Amino acid sequence: MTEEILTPERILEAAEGVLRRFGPAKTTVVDVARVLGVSHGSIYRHFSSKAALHDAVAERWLARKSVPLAAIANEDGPALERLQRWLTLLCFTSRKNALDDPELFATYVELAGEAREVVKVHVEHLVVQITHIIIDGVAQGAFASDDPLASAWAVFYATTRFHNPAHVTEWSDPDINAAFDGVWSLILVGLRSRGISS
Amino acid sequence: MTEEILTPERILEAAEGVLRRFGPAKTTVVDVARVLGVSHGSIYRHFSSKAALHDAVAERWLARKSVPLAAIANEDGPALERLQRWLTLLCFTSRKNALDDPELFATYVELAGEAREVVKVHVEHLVVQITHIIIDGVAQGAFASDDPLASAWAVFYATTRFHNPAHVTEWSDPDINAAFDGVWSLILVGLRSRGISS
DNA sequence: CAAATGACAGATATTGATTTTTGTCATTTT
DNA sequence: AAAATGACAAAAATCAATATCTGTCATTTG
Repeated sequence: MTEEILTPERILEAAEGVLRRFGPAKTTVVDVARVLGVSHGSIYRHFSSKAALHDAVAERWLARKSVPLAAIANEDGPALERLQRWLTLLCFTSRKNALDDPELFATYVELAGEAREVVKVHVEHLVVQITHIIIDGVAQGAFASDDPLASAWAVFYATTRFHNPAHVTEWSDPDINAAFDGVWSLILVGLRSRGISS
Repeated sequence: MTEEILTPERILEAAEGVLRRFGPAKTTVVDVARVLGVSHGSIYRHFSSKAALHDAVAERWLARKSVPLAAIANEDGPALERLQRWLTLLCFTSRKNALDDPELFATYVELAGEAREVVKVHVEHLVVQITHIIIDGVAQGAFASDDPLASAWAVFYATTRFHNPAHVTEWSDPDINAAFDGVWSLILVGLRSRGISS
């Protein structure tokens, strides 16, 4: 049973469990090895460093977060409604995770903070998803944009306060939903019409 | 000469100097007292705690930052151009301060981080300034908004990434200006037309 | 011989003893 | 008597000794 061969996948599973229990500060490579019943040296056969292991855990987490968003991006309904649903899901799930289990959220945020490159790629994936929706919207005549990728970045940045964990302390504000709606309505109108230079 | 009476103003001046030199972590009340040539007990006659002193320094700093913005808000030219100038100034000066003297900027950000209530009031002042510009814009027929205060908050939040010090690490991105322009153009169009519900 | 081990050196973290700082207040100064 | 002082207790920071952890690699295991 426990005699399965040691794979990166099994190590990641164990590492994630230990990290969730103890947090990144208190988790050692030896702890992870102990859970797996191997020596810590064996882990270095699969991950070049503790940081690389943490990066891989962060990557798994971000990839999981991305799945339901990608589903919306790949639908083919009306783009405007999909964009609203996509942004709402992104912001709402971030907030829900943060408020439901603050310690676990802090753990993942800490891992992500160390894994800058992984986060950068994740963000780029998210923006590509927005870009797809905007392209669909332009095709449908719902949006006007001569540069969907630039528009996607603008939408992502404009909603930063609502999905970036740096703003987690603001998410318990009872007016947060009204604040999001205000920004969403700005985006909505901004995307519908072609931008006019000032 | 140095025999002037001890006022809150003189204490703040000295405290700011010491804080700028050594940073909040290394600055003690005794240090500030030494600069003024008084005992540290005297400082507690004017400020109830070290935190209160730090708060007051942060307040001074924020008030100074606010002056040129208030000037734009109180002009009476075309609102759209003023809003653009106001937002650009806010974001540009934040970034300039951060990049020109990162340590000093970090000091002020640290002070502000401890002085949450002071920052809250400052932000409310800024949003009132935006509200004034939007009200002017509505009167001029340049903007459509049935709730200028809510619109002001939306504009402030949509530009968070460009003025909130939590994002200081992103400000050295060479594409930051293009990113800001993208968000500005979303805001611009969003404010011109009355929002249409999704 | 591929996979795993565990002893090891250098780096990092923990601990608890010591020093410094904060904030108070009875006393002194002007 | 209003302002300032400085001795003091409690809280917080520092520091150095100690322990733990990371990452390597020569050796062992299956």
